[in-house]
Amino acid sequence: MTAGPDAAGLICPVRDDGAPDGPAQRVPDLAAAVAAREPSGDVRWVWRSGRLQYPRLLRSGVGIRRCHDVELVGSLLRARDGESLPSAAGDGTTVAPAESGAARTDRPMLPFEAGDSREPDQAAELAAVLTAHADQLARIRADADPARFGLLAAAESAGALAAAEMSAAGLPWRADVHDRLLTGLLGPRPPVTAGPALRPARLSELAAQITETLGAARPVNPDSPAQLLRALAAGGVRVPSTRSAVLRRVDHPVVPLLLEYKELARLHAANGWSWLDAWVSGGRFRPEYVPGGVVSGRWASRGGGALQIPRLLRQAVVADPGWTLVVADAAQLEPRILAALAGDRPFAQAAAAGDLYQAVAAAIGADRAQAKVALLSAMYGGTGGDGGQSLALLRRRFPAAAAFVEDAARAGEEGRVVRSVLGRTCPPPSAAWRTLTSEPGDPDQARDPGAGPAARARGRFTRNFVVQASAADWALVMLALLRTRLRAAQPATAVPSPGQPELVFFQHDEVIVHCPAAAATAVVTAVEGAAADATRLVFGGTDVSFPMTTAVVGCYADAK
DNA sequence: CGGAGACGCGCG
DNA sequence: AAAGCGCGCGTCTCCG
Repeated sequence: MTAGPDAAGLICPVRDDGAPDGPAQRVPDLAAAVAAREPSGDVRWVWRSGRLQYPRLLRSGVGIRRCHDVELVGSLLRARDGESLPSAAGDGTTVAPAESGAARTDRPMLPFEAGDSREPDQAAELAAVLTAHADQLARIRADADPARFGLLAAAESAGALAAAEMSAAGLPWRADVHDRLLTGLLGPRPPVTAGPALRPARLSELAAQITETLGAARPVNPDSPAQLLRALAAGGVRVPSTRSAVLRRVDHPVVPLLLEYKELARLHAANGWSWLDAWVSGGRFRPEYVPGGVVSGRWASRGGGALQIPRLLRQAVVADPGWTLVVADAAQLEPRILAALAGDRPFAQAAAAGDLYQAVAAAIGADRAQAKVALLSAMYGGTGGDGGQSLALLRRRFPAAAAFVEDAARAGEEGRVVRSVLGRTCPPPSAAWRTLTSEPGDPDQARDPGAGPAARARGRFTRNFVVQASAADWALVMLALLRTRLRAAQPATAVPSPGQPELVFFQHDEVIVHCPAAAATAVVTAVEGAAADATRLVFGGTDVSFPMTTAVVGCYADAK
């Protein structure tokens, strides 16, 4: 389907191989046409971008069950096939664009991205979507593991639907609770002025005490790291930076004042009253999610910092009267993912049930905290300090798991790409990285001193990528399956369906469903079913279990 | 004046 | 205790 500037649109039936199955049809009311077709049979809508196109359907009260998102799937395929991305993240350097036909078929659609007011040529857009879709289906079929890559494409597309639906639903947010919290910690809200926000009373008080304690002649602005660093040095406190972690190790009366200031200033700047004004309305926080926004497949968000809500503010997330929140997170997801990925039998045994860190601790003869640190070091490439010894034990007891991440690290250091379990591919190294790490042609010439650190940095990235991206695969499949389970009992198109459970939040390995209190048990069952199905689809017959920790609560803060 | 980058810190 | 990975975003600061 394609949408025009008004309510009208174009629809064309498509066969399983992507070929048109009849002429395109102009419909005067696209939402109505979608709503009419959705209940009849197993419809999968093909469109350019759910992120851009679905919100409008939702505003018309129409939801869909399945889609193929040409932009998201195109991005997966381009990464797989080593083609440059149109808007590469990071340093902007990409490999040379591959001059394949597939890349060109994507190009005609770009003008519609501009969102300009010209009447778009809908027929041309529809043709471009059809061509790109058929091409993508062929490329998925040609994958070394078409079932897994097809699952990834389906989950990525479904994720875009879930994201738009969650934005539309919003996370229940009690502005009054949030405001009381701010007032209690910072003092009353300062008057709103045209200029920069005024400092609340408690922050002014702390700033004055900091200036006084340091014996500074002029007021110190703790928001300025440079100024603060100078004032600390003048007061006899020599630190490399003004980070909280650094300050915490210093014994000086100014430290507790600074730590409190930093914490409160952060709350005020990031999630204070102006955040409340900008992002919360009608009792809901409505962030915009960006599916596929992170190279690992995790979602990003735009505006409102949806994926960085401080734990303190979970108090403001309260279910509506008579409703409840089902908060579910995948316990110790990443180490379990590693266990399943590596097919490490002893490690899989440790991850078969219960507390993975405790089981690993028993296996290597360490305590739980040491086991956790050692595992995180293995996945992130940390050198470990104290964890070094536990890390060595880990290698001995779980050689397959250790080899798996070390192979990934070596691939990264050598400039190769790595893939997630479902086939999401990490970006290739930048041209700058290749130049930096290449061996000089002249053997007498010294290698760039930055070459080693750069290679190791990329090794840490690829080492982590295989785990983080595979965890994102699993979580995305779980989310898509949960969405389907929650919708199964509902009318096919009414969105929102009054009185029905709604997904309202997704944060990497955690979901929140807002539902009538009476539905909570069924939702918990749906969550567990979705996790079990995701495990089977993504990993087949693994021994590793992926337990969900679920809490049925009135307030998010009570979930853990 | 706006843009870019460093810094710092919230989340997983 | 922090680090090793991935992000978004606010403030400060410098630069053109």
